[in-house]
Amino acid sequence: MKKGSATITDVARHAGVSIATVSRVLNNSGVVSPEAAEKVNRSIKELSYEMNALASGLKRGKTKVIGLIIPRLTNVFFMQVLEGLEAVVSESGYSIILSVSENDPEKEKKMFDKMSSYMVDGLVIATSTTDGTMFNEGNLPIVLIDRRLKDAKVDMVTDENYLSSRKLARIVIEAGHRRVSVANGLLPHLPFMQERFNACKDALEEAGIPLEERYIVEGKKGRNVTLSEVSAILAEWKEKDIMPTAMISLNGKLTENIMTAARKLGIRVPEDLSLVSFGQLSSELIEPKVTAVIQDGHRIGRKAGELLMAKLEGEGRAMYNSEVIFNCEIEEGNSVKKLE
Amino acid sequence: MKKGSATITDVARHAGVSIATVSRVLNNSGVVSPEAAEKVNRSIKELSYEMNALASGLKRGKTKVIGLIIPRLTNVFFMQVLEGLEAVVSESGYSIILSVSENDPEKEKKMFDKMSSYMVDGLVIATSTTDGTMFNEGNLPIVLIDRRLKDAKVDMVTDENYLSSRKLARIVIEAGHRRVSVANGLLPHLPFMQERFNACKDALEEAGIPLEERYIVEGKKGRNVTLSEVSAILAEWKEKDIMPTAMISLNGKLTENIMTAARKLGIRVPEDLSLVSFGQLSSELIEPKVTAVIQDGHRIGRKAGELLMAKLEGEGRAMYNSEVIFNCEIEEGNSVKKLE
DNA sequence: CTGAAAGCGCTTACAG
DNA sequence: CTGAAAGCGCTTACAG
Repeated sequence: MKKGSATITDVARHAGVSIATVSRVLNNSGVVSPEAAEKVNRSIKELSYEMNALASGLKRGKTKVIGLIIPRLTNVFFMQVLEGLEAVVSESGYSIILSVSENDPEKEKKMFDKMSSYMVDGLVIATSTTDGTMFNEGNLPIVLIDRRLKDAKVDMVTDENYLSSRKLARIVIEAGHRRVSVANGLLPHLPFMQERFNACKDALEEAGIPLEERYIVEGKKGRNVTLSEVSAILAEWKEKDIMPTAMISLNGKLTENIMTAARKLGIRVPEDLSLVSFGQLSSELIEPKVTAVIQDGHRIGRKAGELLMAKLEGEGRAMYNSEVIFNCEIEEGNSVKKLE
Repeated sequence: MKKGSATITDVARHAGVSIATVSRVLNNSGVVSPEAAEKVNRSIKELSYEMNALASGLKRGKTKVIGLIIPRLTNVFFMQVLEGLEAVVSESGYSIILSVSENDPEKEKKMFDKMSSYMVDGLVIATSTTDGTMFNEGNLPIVLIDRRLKDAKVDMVTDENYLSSRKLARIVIEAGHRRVSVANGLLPHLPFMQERFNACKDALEEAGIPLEERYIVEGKKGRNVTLSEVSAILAEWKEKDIMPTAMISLNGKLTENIMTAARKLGIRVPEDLSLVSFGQLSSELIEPKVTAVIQDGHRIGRKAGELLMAKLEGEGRAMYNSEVIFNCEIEEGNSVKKLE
């Protein structure tokens, strides 16, 4: 018998019962005589029957699948999110269907629609949208991660951005730096990045250090600042002899690009340029160890999974429109030089 | 109107046609009068109708979903695979459903069954099984990646292991090393790891260097060698003064563990211990740069996707039981010390 | 305890 | 060009 071809009808016929009875033993629902159950189970084995999840899902209205939409795959943070989420939901028998939005709000919208057309039971999104209302229609449980949105009436699990960024800036300021660059990276228009950026700006201004326009590094429309762009900027600063003494990088990937560019240009960290980062680097083996706000993606992924499972599986009362905001630790490295 | 609640029947009623007609315009199949099509399209818009992919999939027997089963998530290589695969299949409108097997053959089997119960149109697996026959039943297109299996009658996309590993060993040997450790890592019983291991062993023996038992480092049952295990081993070697002069690590994660452990123990690479790796490290910023066989996960993911798309979408003749074996480059670093 | 039947939302011969 | 109807593989009142 070819695998996967047996249906509930085949099993019923083979066991000499109705499909209703087969369905009951499959789902442990209703009451079935031990003898019938026995026969059915034997038939299931013999035909190596596997229930069709599509048919079942269509009828029940639930599929045991969770959708995940993230902007990027090659990013430690989102990998951790995926891993944490996977660990939690697979525990309860859920699978994950994955889409990569590339920080493109239109793609994200399409993926969102596609996933609901697959009748996922829940959705986890690191959104690139600024308009949260699109998540308010329908009754699909949604968890927004990493990026909060004001007008979205859904659960959110994010890291605290403002205070951590402020602390990061303070470290640089207290080390005596006055010429400071803030590398804002991708998505400077999204709230979560604005929080990080504003925190730095505020901290600098409070210390009497206006943030100069030429020291603001930003990517173009949804793209991170590429290695060659960073290189060009650093090279220009070096050439014109206006190199800042410190840089605050607002995402981990960008931090690595800055380090790579600096290394190529013979700019030493921290001797020639101090560097701090929101978000850790991809390996702990990287020297010098960069002082950084550590983002724990596992924690976020797990939490998102738990919120979803509470709604989908929980007996008790689930939370609605909850906002979980994690505080992040700063791990001190040796990437900041004390100036005097 | 609540989102996602409109069905084909609602659209038909709203447009004043039959559901058959709606279905025809949805799928561009059959013939529909321009007027009818117009009415239907307007109704679709107004009701913000989204086709139910489950119902459609159930009826058609295809879902536009590809399954992916990988052993781990936190692994650059598999991330690249996922990314490459995603890029290729999303191009043709396919989504990916993902499962993590943790190198556990039983879990893998369950996930395999679950995915076929979701009626995925194709499956990509980095298998932890040694028995490939389980993939031969049924008519689901399957691509095995990273790990080849003798008796599986499916497509396979892998990296060439033996020759690359041999070259790696030769580099160490030609640098004059005679006390060499081979860190086999996880899954020493799987063919792909045996190929790597045997290549090293063969190369060493041909050079008159028998591989000593105490210099073989292996993980326990499907787990990689952990950082603390590596540390313990290195510490013991150091203590007993039997430190090898070079190590060949057969996977990238393990290489990083070795470097971290060495750093903690004050063992310098390459001064005290030369190191080469099958599989690159997670960042190019890591110093010293380790001489390594570079595994291109993107290439493998893309190729797997292309093979699948050729079968599922291709007009022409797709390949069957094809074996794609990529040759890998070795990138020379400065992690090997010349001995005299 | 069990089965016949309706229905989940679609697609697709078939007849007109 | 169009619609009524059967059917994809399930679940679940309902009647017995």
